[in-house]
Amino acid sequence: MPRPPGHGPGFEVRRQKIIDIAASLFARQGYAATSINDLGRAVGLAKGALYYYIGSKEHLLVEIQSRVMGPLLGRAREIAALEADPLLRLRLLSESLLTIIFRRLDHIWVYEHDYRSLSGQELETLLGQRSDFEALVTGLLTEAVEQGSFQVTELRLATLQFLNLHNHTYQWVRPEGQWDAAFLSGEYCGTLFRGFAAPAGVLPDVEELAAAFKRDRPDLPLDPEAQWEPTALAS
Amino acid sequence: MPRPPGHGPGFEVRRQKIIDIAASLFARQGYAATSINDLGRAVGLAKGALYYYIGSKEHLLVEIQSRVMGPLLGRAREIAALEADPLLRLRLLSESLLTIIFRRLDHIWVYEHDYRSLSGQELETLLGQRSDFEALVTGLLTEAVEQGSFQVTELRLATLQFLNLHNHTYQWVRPEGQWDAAFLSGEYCGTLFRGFAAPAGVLPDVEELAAAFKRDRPDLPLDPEAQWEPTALAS
Amino acid sequence: MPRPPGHGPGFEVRRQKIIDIAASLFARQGYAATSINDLGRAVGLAKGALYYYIGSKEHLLVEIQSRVMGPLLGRAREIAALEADPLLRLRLLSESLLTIIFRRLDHIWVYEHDYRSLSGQELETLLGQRSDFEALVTGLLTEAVEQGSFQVTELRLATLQFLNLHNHTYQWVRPEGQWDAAFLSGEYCGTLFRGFAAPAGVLPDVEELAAAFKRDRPDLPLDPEAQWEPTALAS
Amino acid sequence: MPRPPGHGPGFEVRRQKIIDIAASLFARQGYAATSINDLGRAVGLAKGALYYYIGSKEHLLVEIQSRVMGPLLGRAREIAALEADPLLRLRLLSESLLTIIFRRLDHIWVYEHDYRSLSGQELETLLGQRSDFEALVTGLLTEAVEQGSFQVTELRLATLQFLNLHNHTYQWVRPEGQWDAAFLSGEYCGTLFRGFAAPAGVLPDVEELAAAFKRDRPDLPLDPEAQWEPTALAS
DNA sequence: AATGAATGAGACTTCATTCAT
DNA sequence: GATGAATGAAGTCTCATTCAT
Repeated sequence: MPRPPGHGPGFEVRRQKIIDIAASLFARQGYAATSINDLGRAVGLAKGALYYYIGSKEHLLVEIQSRVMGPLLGRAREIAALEADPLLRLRLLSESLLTIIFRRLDHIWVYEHDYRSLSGQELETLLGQRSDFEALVTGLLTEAVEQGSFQVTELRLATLQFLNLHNHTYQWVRPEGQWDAAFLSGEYCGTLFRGFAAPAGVLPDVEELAAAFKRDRPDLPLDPEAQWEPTALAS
Repeated sequence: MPRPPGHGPGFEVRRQKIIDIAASLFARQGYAATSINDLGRAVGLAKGALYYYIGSKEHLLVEIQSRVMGPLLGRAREIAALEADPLLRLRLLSESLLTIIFRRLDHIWVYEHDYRSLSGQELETLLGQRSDFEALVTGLLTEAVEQGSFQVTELRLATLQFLNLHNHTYQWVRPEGQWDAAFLSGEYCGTLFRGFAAPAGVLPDVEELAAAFKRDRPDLPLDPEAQWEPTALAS
Repeated sequence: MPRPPGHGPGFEVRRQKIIDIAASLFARQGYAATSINDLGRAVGLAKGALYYYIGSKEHLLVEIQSRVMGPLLGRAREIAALEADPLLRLRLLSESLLTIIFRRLDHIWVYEHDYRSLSGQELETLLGQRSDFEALVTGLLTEAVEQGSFQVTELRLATLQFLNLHNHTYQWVRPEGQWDAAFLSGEYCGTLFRGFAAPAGVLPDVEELAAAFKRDRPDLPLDPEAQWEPTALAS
Repeated sequence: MPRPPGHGPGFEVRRQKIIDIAASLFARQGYAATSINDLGRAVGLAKGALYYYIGSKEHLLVEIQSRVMGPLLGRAREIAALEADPLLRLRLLSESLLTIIFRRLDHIWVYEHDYRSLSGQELETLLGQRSDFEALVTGLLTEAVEQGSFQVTELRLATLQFLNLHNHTYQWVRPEGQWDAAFLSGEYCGTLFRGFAAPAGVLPDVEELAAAFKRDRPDLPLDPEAQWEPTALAS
């Protein structure tokens, strides 16, 4: 979305500031619930002037999304391309991801919640980037399996576990809290790597216990919506 | 929210069907982006008749949320109260949670994405329920630590890892896919339980490698937004 | 608005009760702000049944209006036709009017506030009745002037004073209060009759004082919206 | 209800014009029966632009009410505070009240008919102003009684008579008619002041005649809804 | 006699966007 | 660069009325 030529030197600076504020508002109230008026008030600019900078409301969304995905994907590619133990590269990639979640928490909120407000073309680009990032993770996990560090059978599922653990963090993390991105990355990778390593005999066999439970206690189904003890209801 | 007295026998049936459809639309397009007209078209009912059943748009949201949280919390409390190994109970609770995610995927979408659209009282109730569920998980993890099964230092963080792993599943899971709730639960708990058990020496010391990397490669900062090699930019 | 033949014996009784309740609701909340649902709830009948009795919402208004105007006009004509001192007849007519205001306070509220909601034909009937009532008052005042009891110059204005004094009563009167219709009628007629009798020299000449005031105090105009002391604003 | 900062010079002018037109429409059709669309058509502005000026429909009502009550109460207080015969002050206050009724007839219609449509806070303010105005009248009447000009026993009732006589005027007055506010004020005050002066023996004793009538003519009850000659109805 | 269900017009209000100045 | 004013579509919700049962 090229701007007409002949912008003053402050144009881009101010534009970035507006996107910052928009991200913060969208994160707090949601994209749909934030009006251009709200944004104008927060920026200190009338509606007309706002449009001079932003083009359209949806365009703001695009900018916010790419602010996150652009740098992240760039750095992730660099990390994945390093010549190093895949476990280290996963660990670095994890910290990279968490770092941007910490730094751009409001962007991530918008990214996660309102990407469906995007139109066809923009949405495709975004989904492509997501998919590229996933592929990087899968690649590293594959290398780890091949070198014997991990013993996972379903690579796709391992990837998803990695992503679940990291991507849901934005829901509760507080950047000024007690934990920083490096610490969290260490913890997450610790859990995942030990979990994926799967040395025999570490656990009592929970799976067997679970199977037994389901067999022996039909009165307490795991499905939260199932009826309890249907026999008691028979007349 | 009781309806005025005197409703025909089909009322509740149809009402439930409308909520079903609403959940599906909200999940696909988002709560804010779905209009009552959309819903009417999907249900095959004029606007007026819709309101006869639903009361208000926000009330639909409440119903959808409580359809998920009510049964889940009820079953989770039963499971947590069982006399059994805390690991087993965690495993059962995990499957219970995943079961409802599979069954009510669209409800979960709405639940995760649009709870911010709730008004004060309803929002408080919902957040209270979330918090109750978290407390159950923390309790079980505590028991597991006390009996020596886990060696986690930060219980709060362990809880959050459990929740991250499960709760983000709705983002990609497909109920009719190759994996079911029981399998996923086994995998998740496998990873987590082995990860939390933390037997010494399982991993090469990734943390040390990471620390070394950060020291030796300042040209490749983990922060995706950091500038590369700033010296090269100096004029 | 004839009802279809073949109504049970209770029909008219119930119909009257519904109109009673409607009048009470309309008076309290206003005609436009009272829904048929409200009425149904107050009556204890579903909407469908309500329409069986009332025909339409506007028809309720007509019934309420005619309940007031019919009897009042009838009685007023009888009183005006009596062979008696016109002052006595005015006094009796006054009490008659106040009696119905006390008894049917809610009907009067509706009558005074919502007659504009009537359609053409009904509205004309109503205005005709109002005008008939006014003519009776004017007639009696004329007789009083002719027999020398009153010394009013503008008969029309005397009529309007009579009506103002009585008709505005509904705005503040409370039927269960300390005053009843007979007492109020005595007071009103006392004031009016003494006022209309106009014996010379009863008052200091207030009109002269008022004229002097207007002349001498241009800085305090009686018009509430006029500017104060315009000279002070001159530059 | 301050508008966001930065309105052009024409804003307030146009806003006042819109309120003028709204008052005229509300007076003619009633507040509830006048839609924002109606207003837009009358003003020559689309709905959206209307809201740019008015804030809300109810806010229009508030503005209309305060346009009347603000100036009136201000001027009334000044008049009541004058050092002058209380009869003169009553006469001036009367003319002041009638002047605004003449000038702002449509505002008065709205004021008298639709104040019930106001919400809690605004309604309280309005009722408070009404009550303040009444208190001024009562105060002047009290002074008149104390100096021997009036012989009323019920001050509250005298106040209400004053208000009835004046406030109901809006129902029939036509500003461009033969009478102006000053004339009407003279007539009203003439009637009231002579009526309240109550010199003995001015009237034949109408009250005695009325009592006799009620005693002697049970067949012609003053209650318009009473049955005639109930004996004839006995079976 | 009565009901629950359905309709569709219309109510108030918000909002992204445009444009003359 | 910036503003205030204007638009018109669309949103949520209410309501008088009808009708099959």
